Amino acid sequence: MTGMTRAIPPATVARLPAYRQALIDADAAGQRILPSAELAAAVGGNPDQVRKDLSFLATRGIRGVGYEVAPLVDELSRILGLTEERNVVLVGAGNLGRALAAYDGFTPRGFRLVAVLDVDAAVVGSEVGGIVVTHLDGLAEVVRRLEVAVGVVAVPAHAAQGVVDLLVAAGLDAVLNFAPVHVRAPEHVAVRSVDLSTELQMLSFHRTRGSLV
Amino acid sequence: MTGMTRAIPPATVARLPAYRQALIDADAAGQRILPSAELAAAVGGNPDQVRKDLSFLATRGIRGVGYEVAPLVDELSRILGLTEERNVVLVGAGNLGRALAAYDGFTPRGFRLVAVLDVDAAVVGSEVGGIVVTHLDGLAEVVRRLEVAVGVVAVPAHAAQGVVDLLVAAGLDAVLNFAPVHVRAPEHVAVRSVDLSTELQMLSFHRTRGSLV
DNA sequence: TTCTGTGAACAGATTCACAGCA
DNA sequence: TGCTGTGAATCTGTTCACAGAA
Repeated sequence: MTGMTRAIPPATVARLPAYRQALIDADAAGQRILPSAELAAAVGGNPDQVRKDLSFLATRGIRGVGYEVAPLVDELSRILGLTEERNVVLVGAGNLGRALAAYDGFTPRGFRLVAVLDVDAAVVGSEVGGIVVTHLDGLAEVVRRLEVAVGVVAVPAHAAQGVVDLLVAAGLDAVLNFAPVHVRAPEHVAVRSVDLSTELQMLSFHRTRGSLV
Repeated sequence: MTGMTRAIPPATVARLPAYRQALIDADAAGQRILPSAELAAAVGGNPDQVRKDLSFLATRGIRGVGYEVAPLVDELSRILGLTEERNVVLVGAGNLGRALAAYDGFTPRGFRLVAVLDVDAAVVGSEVGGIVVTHLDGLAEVVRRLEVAVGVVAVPAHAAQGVVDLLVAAGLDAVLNFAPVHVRAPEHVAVRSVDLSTELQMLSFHRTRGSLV
Protein backbone atom coordinates (compact mmCIF):
# COMPACT_ATOMS: atom_id res chain seq x y z
CA MET A 1 0.00 0.00 0.00
CA THR A 2 2.34 2.69 -1.19
CA GLY A 3 0.17 5.76 -1.42
CA MET A 4 1.13 8.55 -3.77
CA THR A 5 3.42 11.01 -2.05
CA ARG A 6 4.00 14.54 -3.27
CA ALA A 7 7.61 15.62 -3.65
CA ILE A 8 8.98 16.17 -0.15
CA PRO A 9 10.49 19.65 0.41
CA PRO A 10 14.13 19.71 1.58
CA ALA A 11 13.23 21.46 4.83
CA THR A 12 10.89 18.60 5.62
CA VAL A 13 13.42 15.93 4.68
CA ALA A 14 15.86 17.48 7.12
CA ARG A 15 13.39 16.85 9.94
CA LEU A 16 12.36 13.30 9.04
CA PRO A 17 15.29 11.59 10.78
CA ALA A 18 14.39 13.36 14.04
CA TYR A 19 10.74 12.33 13.73
CA ARG A 20 11.78 8.76 13.08
CA GLN A 21 14.05 8.68 16.11
CA ALA A 22 11.42 10.25 18.36
CA LEU A 23 8.87 7.71 17.17
CA ILE A 24 11.27 4.86 17.84
CA ASP A 25 11.90 6.21 21.33
CA ALA A 26 8.16 6.54 21.93
CA ASP A 27 7.65 3.00 20.73
CA ALA A 28 10.31 1.75 23.11
CA ALA A 29 8.43 3.56 25.88
CA GLY A 30 5.27 1.68 24.96
CA GLN A 31 3.49 4.49 23.10
CA ARG A 32 1.60 3.02 20.17
CA ILE A 33 -0.02 6.27 19.11
CA LEU A 34 1.49 9.74 19.28
CA PRO A 35 -0.27 13.06 18.63
CA SER A 36 1.56 15.76 16.66
CA ALA A 37 1.96 17.88 19.79
CA GLU A 38 4.02 15.19 21.51
CA LEU A 39 6.09 14.52 18.44
CA ALA A 40 6.71 18.25 18.16
CA ALA A 41 7.80 18.44 21.78
CA ALA A 42 10.27 15.59 21.25
CA VAL A 43 12.00 17.23 18.32
CA GLY A 44 11.67 20.85 19.42
CA GLY A 45 9.25 21.89 16.71
CA ASN A 46 5.64 22.92 16.70
CA PRO A 47 2.59 20.74 16.03
CA ASP A 48 1.49 22.64 12.91
CA GLN A 49 4.80 22.00 11.32
CA VAL A 50 4.80 18.33 12.27
CA ARG A 51 1.39 17.84 10.68
CA LYS A 52 2.39 19.74 7.55
CA ASP A 53 5.55 17.65 7.26
CA LEU A 54 3.73 14.37 7.76
CA SER A 55 1.11 15.41 5.21
CA PHE A 56 3.74 14.77 2.54
CA LEU A 57 3.83 11.11 3.53
CA ALA A 58 1.36 8.39 2.66
CA THR A 59 0.67 7.42 6.27
CA ARG A 60 -2.31 9.32 7.66
CA GLY A 61 -2.98 10.15 11.29
CA ILE A 62 -6.17 9.33 13.13
CA ARG A 63 -8.26 12.45 13.69
CA GLY A 64 -8.86 13.18 17.32
CA VAL A 65 -6.17 10.69 18.31
CA GLY A 66 -2.76 10.97 16.70
CA TYR A 67 -0.37 8.99 14.53
CA GLU A 68 0.15 5.25 14.78
CA VAL A 69 3.79 4.86 15.63
CA ALA A 70 4.70 1.58 13.92
CA PRO A 71 3.48 2.26 10.38
CA LEU A 72 4.90 5.76 10.49
CA VAL A 73 8.34 4.49 11.49
CA ASP A 74 8.10 1.97 8.67
CA GLU A 75 7.30 4.58 6.08
CA LEU A 76 10.00 6.94 7.31
CA SER A 77 12.53 4.10 7.24
CA ARG A 78 11.53 3.31 3.70
CA ILE A 79 11.72 6.92 2.55
CA LEU A 80 15.09 7.43 4.22
CA GLY A 81 16.44 4.25 2.68
CA LEU A 82 17.01 2.55 6.02
CA THR A 83 15.26 -0.72 5.29
CA GLU A 84 18.60 -2.37 4.76
CA GLU A 85 22.10 -1.61 6.00
CA ARG A 86 24.06 0.86 3.97
CA ASN A 87 27.79 0.46 3.74
CA VAL A 88 30.00 3.43 4.44
CA VAL A 89 33.61 3.99 3.47
CA LEU A 90 35.76 6.47 5.37
CA VAL A 91 38.71 8.25 3.77
CA GLY A 92 41.22 9.76 6.16
CA ALA A 93 42.55 8.03 9.26
CA GLY A 94 43.93 11.08 11.02
CA ASN A 95 42.56 12.34 14.31
CA LEU A 96 39.09 13.07 13.05
CA GLY A 97 38.87 9.98 10.86
CA ARG A 98 39.94 7.68 13.67
CA ALA A 99 37.43 9.36 15.90
CA LEU A 100 34.61 8.84 13.47
CA ALA A 101 35.59 5.22 13.01
CA ALA A 102 35.66 4.59 16.75
CA TYR A 103 32.51 6.58 17.42
CA ASP A 104 29.52 4.34 17.02
CA GLY A 105 27.34 7.09 15.65
CA PHE A 106 27.25 5.40 12.27
CA THR A 107 26.32 1.97 13.39
CA PRO A 108 23.18 2.41 15.47
CA ARG A 109 20.91 3.41 12.64
CA GLY A 110 21.45 1.38 9.52
CA PHE A 111 24.90 2.51 8.49
CA ARG A 112 27.90 0.21 8.67
CA LEU A 113 31.46 1.34 8.31
CA VAL A 114 33.12 -1.27 6.11
CA ALA A 115 36.44 0.30 5.12
CA VAL A 116 38.89 3.00 6.16
CA LEU A 117 41.44 4.30 3.66
CA ASP A 118 44.36 6.69 3.78
CA VAL A 119 47.47 7.55 1.78
CA ASP A 120 49.82 7.82 4.74
CA ALA A 121 52.07 4.75 4.98
CA ALA A 122 52.28 5.36 8.72
CA VAL A 123 48.61 4.54 9.26
CA VAL A 124 47.95 2.06 6.45
CA GLY A 125 47.90 -1.36 8.05
CA SER A 126 46.97 -0.06 11.50
CA GLU A 127 43.62 -0.94 12.98
CA VAL A 128 40.93 1.55 13.88
CA GLY A 129 37.49 0.71 15.17
CA GLY A 130 38.10 -2.95 14.31
CA ILE A 131 38.94 -2.15 10.69
CA VAL A 132 42.36 -2.34 9.09
CA VAL A 133 43.26 0.85 7.24
CA THR A 134 44.04 0.21 3.58
CA HIS A 135 45.62 2.40 0.95
CA LEU A 136 43.50 4.88 -0.94
CA ASP A 137 44.63 3.31 -4.20
CA GLY A 138 42.23 0.46 -3.57
CA LEU A 139 39.19 2.73 -3.32
CA ALA A 140 37.40 1.80 -6.53
CA GLU A 141 37.82 -1.90 -5.83
CA VAL A 142 36.59 -1.55 -2.24
CA VAL A 143 33.54 0.45 -3.29
CA ARG A 144 32.60 -2.16 -5.86
CA ARG A 145 33.32 -5.26 -3.82
CA LEU A 146 31.69 -4.05 -0.58
CA GLU A 147 28.79 -2.29 -2.29
CA VAL A 148 29.49 0.98 -0.59
CA ALA A 149 26.69 3.56 -0.62
CA VAL A 150 28.23 6.56 1.13
CA GLY A 151 31.71 8.03 1.28
CA VAL A 152 32.88 10.03 4.29
CA VAL A 153 35.71 12.50 3.81
CA ALA A 154 37.89 13.24 6.85
CA VAL A 155 41.07 14.51 5.27
CA PRO A 156 42.76 17.94 5.46
CA ALA A 157 41.09 20.75 3.54
CA HIS A 158 43.67 20.80 0.75
CA ALA A 159 43.12 17.10 0.00
CA ALA A 160 39.32 17.05 0.18
CA GLN A 161 38.47 17.90 -3.43
CA GLY A 162 40.80 15.21 -4.73
CA VAL A 163 39.22 12.60 -2.50
CA VAL A 164 35.72 13.61 -3.54
CA ASP A 165 36.76 13.29 -7.17
CA LEU A 166 38.02 9.77 -6.45
CA LEU A 167 34.83 8.82 -4.65
CA VAL A 168 32.76 10.07 -7.56
CA ALA A 169 35.00 8.25 -10.04
CA ALA A 170 34.49 5.09 -7.99
CA GLY A 171 30.78 5.45 -8.62
CA LEU A 172 29.52 6.84 -5.30
CA ASP A 173 26.68 9.34 -5.39
CA ALA A 174 26.58 10.34 -1.71
CA VAL A 175 29.39 12.10 0.15
CA LEU A 176 29.64 13.42 3.68
CA ASN A 177 32.44 15.95 3.92
CA PHE A 178 34.09 16.96 7.20
CA ALA A 179 36.85 19.02 5.64
CA PRO A 180 36.32 22.76 6.10
CA VAL A 181 36.14 23.58 2.40
CA HIS A 182 33.47 23.62 -0.26
CA VAL A 183 33.85 20.63 -2.54
CA ARG A 184 32.46 20.36 -6.05
CA ALA A 185 30.74 17.29 -7.41
CA PRO A 186 28.56 16.45 -10.41
CA GLU A 187 24.85 17.17 -10.30
CA HIS A 188 23.78 13.63 -9.50
CA VAL A 189 26.04 13.35 -6.44
CA ALA A 190 24.65 14.44 -3.08
CA VAL A 191 27.19 16.21 -0.93
CA ARG A 192 26.69 17.35 2.63
CA SER A 193 29.32 19.15 4.64
CA VAL A 194 29.79 19.30 8.38
CA ASP A 195 32.15 21.99 9.56
CA LEU A 196 32.88 22.34 13.26
CA SER A 197 34.51 25.67 12.82
CA THR A 198 31.47 27.13 11.07
CA GLU A 199 29.22 25.92 13.86
CA LEU A 200 31.43 27.49 16.50
CA GLN A 201 31.57 30.74 14.57
CA MET A 202 27.79 30.89 14.31
CA LEU A 203 27.59 30.45 18.06
CA SER A 204 30.22 33.09 18.51
CA PHE A 205 28.20 35.47 16.33
CA HIS A 206 25.30 35.07 18.71
CA ARG A 207 27.30 36.77 21.44
CA THR A 208 28.23 39.78 19.38
CA ARG A 209 24.68 40.43 18.22
CA GLY A 210 23.47 43.89 19.04
CA SER A 211 26.82 44.93 20.42
CA LEU A 212 28.89 45.37 17.30
CA VAL A 213 31.68 47.60 18.52
CA MET B 1 34.89 53.40 11.35
CA THR B 2 32.05 51.12 12.36
CA GLY B 3 29.35 51.77 9.82
CA MET B 4 25.75 51.07 10.62
CA THR B 5 24.81 47.54 9.72
CA ARG B 6 21.26 46.30 9.29
CA ALA B 7 20.30 43.17 11.20
CA ILE B 8 21.95 40.23 9.47
CA PRO B 9 19.55 37.43 8.45
CA PRO B 10 20.34 33.96 9.82
CA ALA B 11 20.80 32.49 6.36
CA THR B 12 23.48 35.09 5.70
CA VAL B 13 25.20 34.53 9.05
CA ALA B 14 25.50 30.85 8.19
CA ARG B 15 27.57 31.77 5.14
CA LEU B 16 29.83 34.37 6.71
CA PRO B 17 32.39 31.87 8.08
CA ALA B 18 32.83 30.41 4.59
CA TYR B 19 33.31 33.86 3.06
CA ARG B 20 35.86 34.70 5.72
CA GLN B 21 37.82 31.53 5.11
CA ALA B 22 37.75 31.97 1.34
CA LEU B 23 38.99 35.54 1.73
CA ILE B 24 41.80 34.42 4.04
CA ASP B 25 42.80 31.78 1.48
CA ALA B 26 42.70 34.37 -1.30
CA ASP B 27 44.83 36.70 0.79
CA ALA B 28 47.38 33.94 1.35
CA ALA B 29 47.45 33.48 -2.41
CA GLY B 30 48.28 37.13 -2.85
CA GLN B 31 44.82 38.34 -3.94
CA ARG B 32 44.19 41.76 -2.47
CA ILE B 33 40.87 42.30 -4.22
CA LEU B 34 38.24 39.69 -5.00
CA PRO B 35 35.10 40.11 -7.12
CA SER B 36 31.86 38.53 -5.94
CA ALA B 37 32.02 35.93 -8.71
CA GLU B 38 35.29 34.53 -7.41
CA LEU B 39 34.11 34.56 -3.83
CA ALA B 40 30.97 32.76 -4.95
CA ALA B 41 33.02 30.13 -6.77
CA ALA B 42 35.11 29.51 -3.67
CA VAL B 43 32.15 28.86 -1.41
CA GLY B 44 29.87 27.22 -3.97
CA GLY B 45 27.30 29.99 -4.10
CA ASN B 46 26.30 32.51 -6.73
CA PRO B 47 27.52 36.10 -7.14
CA ASP B 48 24.09 37.68 -6.57
CA GLN B 49 23.83 36.01 -3.22
CA VAL B 50 27.35 36.99 -2.22
CA ARG B 51 26.64 40.63 -3.00
CA LYS B 52 23.34 40.55 -1.17
CA ASP B 53 25.00 38.95 1.85
CA LEU B 54 27.85 41.44 1.90
CA SER B 55 25.38 44.32 1.56
CA PHE B 56 24.45 43.71 5.20
CA LEU B 57 27.99 44.59 6.23
CA ALA B 58 29.56 48.00 6.54
CA THR B 59 32.43 47.24 4.16
CA ARG B 60 31.56 48.24 0.59
CA GLY B 61 33.01 46.79 -2.58
CA ILE B 62 34.60 48.80 -5.36
CA ARG B 63 32.31 49.00 -8.38
CA GLY B 64 33.81 47.50 -11.46
CA VAL B 65 36.55 45.87 -9.39
CA GLY B 66 35.53 43.79 -6.39
CA TYR B 67 35.98 43.65 -2.64
CA GLU B 68 39.16 44.56 -0.81
CA VAL B 69 40.14 41.40 0.99
CA ALA B 70 41.83 42.72 4.14
CA PRO B 71 39.12 45.08 5.46
CA LEU B 72 36.44 42.55 4.66
CA VAL B 73 38.22 39.83 6.64
CA ASP B 74 38.57 42.29 9.50
CA GLU B 75 34.91 43.12 9.56
CA LEU B 76 33.86 39.48 9.30
CA SER B 77 36.20 38.59 12.14
CA ARG B 78 34.71 41.34 14.25
CA ILE B 79 31.13 40.32 13.49
CA LEU B 80 31.85 36.67 14.18
CA GLY B 81 33.54 37.52 17.44
CA LEU B 82 36.91 36.17 16.35
CA THR B 83 39.05 39.14 17.28
CA GLU B 84 40.20 37.39 20.40
CA GLU B 85 40.45 33.72 21.33
CA ARG B 86 37.34 32.13 22.70
CA ASN B 87 37.68 29.40 25.26
CA VAL B 88 35.82 26.17 24.78
CA VAL B 89 34.94 23.50 27.32
CA LEU B 90 34.18 19.95 26.22
CA VAL B 91 31.95 17.65 28.21
CA GLY B 92 32.30 13.94 27.44
CA ALA B 93 35.60 12.14 26.99
CA GLY B 94 34.28 9.04 25.25
CA ASN B 95 35.16 8.15 21.69
CA LEU B 96 33.67 11.23 20.12
CA GLY B 97 34.82 13.59 22.85
CA ARG B 98 38.39 12.35 22.69
CA ALA B 99 38.27 12.69 18.96
CA LEU B 100 37.09 16.27 19.11
CA ALA B 101 39.77 17.08 21.66
CA ALA B 102 42.51 15.56 19.52
CA TYR B 103 41.18 17.01 16.30
CA ASP B 104 42.59 20.45 15.82
CA GLY B 105 39.47 21.75 14.13
CA PHE B 106 38.81 24.03 17.07
CA THR B 107 42.18 25.59 17.34
CA PRO B 108 42.91 26.99 13.91
CA ARG B 109 40.31 29.68 13.96
CA GLY B 110 40.12 31.47 17.25
CA PHE B 111 38.75 28.76 19.48
CA ARG B 112 40.83 27.15 22.20
CA LEU B 113 39.87 24.02 24.06
CA VAL B 114 40.72 24.71 27.69
CA ALA B 115 39.02 21.91 29.61
CA VAL B 116 37.59 18.43 29.15
CA LEU B 117 35.19 17.03 31.71
CA ASP B 118 33.48 13.71 32.29
CA VAL B 119 31.73 11.80 35.06
CA ASP B 120 33.40 8.47 34.41
CA ALA B 121 36.09 7.73 37.00
CA ALA B 122 37.86 5.62 34.38
CA VAL B 123 38.67 8.64 32.21
CA VAL B 124 38.95 11.41 34.80
CA GLY B 125 42.65 12.03 35.27
CA SER B 126 43.62 10.71 31.87
CA GLU B 127 45.03 13.05 29.28
CA VAL B 128 43.46 13.83 25.95
CA GLY B 129 44.74 16.33 23.41
CA GLY B 130 47.18 17.64 26.01
CA ILE B 131 44.43 18.32 28.54
CA VAL B 132 43.78 16.38 31.74
CA VAL B 133 40.17 15.27 32.03
CA THR B 134 38.53 16.57 35.19
CA HIS B 135 35.27 15.65 36.87
CA LEU B 136 32.06 17.26 35.71
CA ASP B 137 31.43 18.45 39.27
CA GLY B 138 33.98 21.18 38.72
CA LEU B 139 32.17 22.62 35.70
CA ALA B 140 30.91 25.89 37.19
CA GLU B 141 34.30 26.66 38.67
CA VAL B 142 36.11 25.86 35.40
CA VAL B 143 33.74 28.02 33.37
CA ARG B 144 34.28 30.96 35.69
CA ARG B 145 38.00 30.64 36.19
CA LEU B 146 38.89 30.01 32.54
CA GLU B 147 36.33 32.44 31.13
CA VAL B 148 34.76 29.82 28.92
CA ALA B 149 32.55 31.08 26.08
CA VAL B 150 31.26 27.91 24.48
CA GLY B 151 30.32 24.46 25.79
CA VAL B 152 30.57 21.39 23.58
CA VAL B 153 28.43 18.37 24.45
CA ALA B 154 29.76 14.96 23.40
CA VAL B 155 27.95 12.63 25.78
CA PRO B 156 25.40 9.87 25.09
CA ALA B 157 21.91 11.01 24.08
CA HIS B 158 20.34 10.19 27.43
CA ALA B 159 22.81 12.40 29.29
CA ALA B 160 22.80 15.37 26.93
CA GLN B 161 19.93 17.37 28.40
CA GLY B 162 21.40 17.15 31.89
CA VAL B 163 24.75 18.39 30.67
CA VAL B 164 23.16 21.27 28.80
CA ASP B 165 21.31 22.25 31.97
CA LEU B 166 24.60 22.25 33.85
CA LEU B 167 26.30 24.37 31.19
CA VAL B 168 23.46 26.88 31.31
CA ALA B 169 23.54 26.91 35.11
CA ALA B 170 27.27 27.60 34.90
CA GLY B 171 26.44 30.73 32.93
CA LEU B 172 27.24 29.68 29.36
CA ASP B 173 25.08 31.03 26.58
CA ALA B 174 26.45 29.05 23.64
CA VAL B 175 26.27 25.27 23.28
CA LEU B 176 27.34 22.95 20.49
CA ASN B 177 25.58 19.60 20.85
CA PHE B 178 26.81 16.40 19.22
CA ALA B 179 24.35 14.11 20.96
CA PRO B 180 21.62 12.87 18.62
CA VAL B 181 18.74 14.38 20.57
CA HIS B 182 16.97 17.70 20.72
CA VAL B 183 18.04 19.61 23.82
CA ARG B 184 16.10 22.44 25.44
CA ALA B 185 17.67 25.62 26.70
CA PRO B 186 16.46 29.08 27.76
CA GLU B 187 15.78 31.73 25.15
CA HIS B 188 19.05 33.59 25.63
CA VAL B 189 21.18 30.49 25.06
CA ALA B 190 22.27 29.65 21.51
CA VAL B 191 22.24 25.93 20.81
CA ARG B 192 23.43 24.27 17.65
CA SER B 193 23.30 20.55 17.05
CA VAL B 194 25.43 18.42 14.79
CA ASP B 195 24.09 14.94 14.20
CA LEU B 196 26.05 12.53 12.04
CA SER B 197 23.18 10.13 11.78
CA THR B 198 20.84 12.81 10.46
CA GLU B 199 23.37 13.82 7.83
CA LEU B 200 23.79 10.24 6.67
CA GLN B 201 20.05 9.75 6.52
CA MET B 202 19.60 12.85 4.40
CA LEU B 203 22.18 11.48 2.00
CA SER B 204 20.45 8.14 2.05
CA PHE B 205 17.16 9.84 1.20
CA HIS B 206 18.76 11.25 -1.91
CA ARG B 207 19.12 7.73 -3.29
CA THR B 208 15.52 6.78 -2.78
CA ARG B 209 14.18 9.91 -4.45
CA GLY B 210 11.91 9.21 -7.34
CA SER B 211 12.00 5.48 -6.73
CA LEU B 212 9.83 5.12 -3.65
CA VAL B 213 8.85 1.47 -3.84
C1' DT C 1 -14.84 17.09 21.59
C1' DT C 2 -10.05 16.36 20.03
C1' DC C 3 -6.69 16.29 16.86
C1' DT C 4 -5.69 15.73 11.81
C1' DG C 5 -5.26 17.70 7.12
C1' DT C 6 -4.82 21.53 4.30
C1' DG C 7 -5.79 25.89 1.87
C1' DA C 8 -4.66 30.71 2.82
C1' DA C 9 -1.92 34.23 4.83
C1' DC C 10 2.43 35.47 6.07
C1' DA C 11 7.49 35.65 6.52
C1' DG C 12 11.95 34.75 4.96
C1' DA C 13 15.33 33.69 1.42
C1' DT C 14 16.84 33.66 -3.30
C1' DT C 15 17.05 35.32 -7.81
C1' DC C 16 16.32 38.88 -11.15
C1' DA C 17 17.08 43.19 -13.27
C1' DC C 18 19.03 47.28 -13.60
C1' DA C 19 20.73 51.84 -11.94
C1' DG C 20 25.11 53.90 -10.66
C1' DC C 21 29.85 54.43 -9.76
C1' DA C 22 34.95 53.38 -10.57
C1' DT D 1 32.79 48.68 -19.64
C1' DG D 2 32.62 45.77 -15.42
C1' DC D 3 31.10 44.88 -11.18
C1' DT D 4 28.65 46.58 -7.05
C1' DG D 5 24.32 47.62 -4.53
C1' DT D 6 19.63 47.10 -4.06
C1' DG D 7 14.66 47.31 -4.87
C1' DA D 8 11.24 44.12 -7.08
C1' DA D 9 9.72 39.65 -8.24
C1' DT D 10 9.77 35.00 -7.25
C1' DC D 11 10.19 31.05 -4.68
C1' DT D 12 10.33 28.39 -0.36
C1' DG D 13 9.09 27.63 4.20
C1' DT D 14 6.26 28.61 8.34
C1' DT D 15 2.24 29.79 10.76
C1' DC D 16 -2.65 30.48 10.92
C1' DA D 17 -7.33 29.13 10.83
C1' DC D 18 -10.75 26.12 10.25
C1' DA D 19 -13.34 22.22 8.07
C1' DG D 20 -13.96 17.39 8.92
C1' DA D 21 -13.24 12.61 10.52
C1' DA D 22 -12.94 9.49 14.66
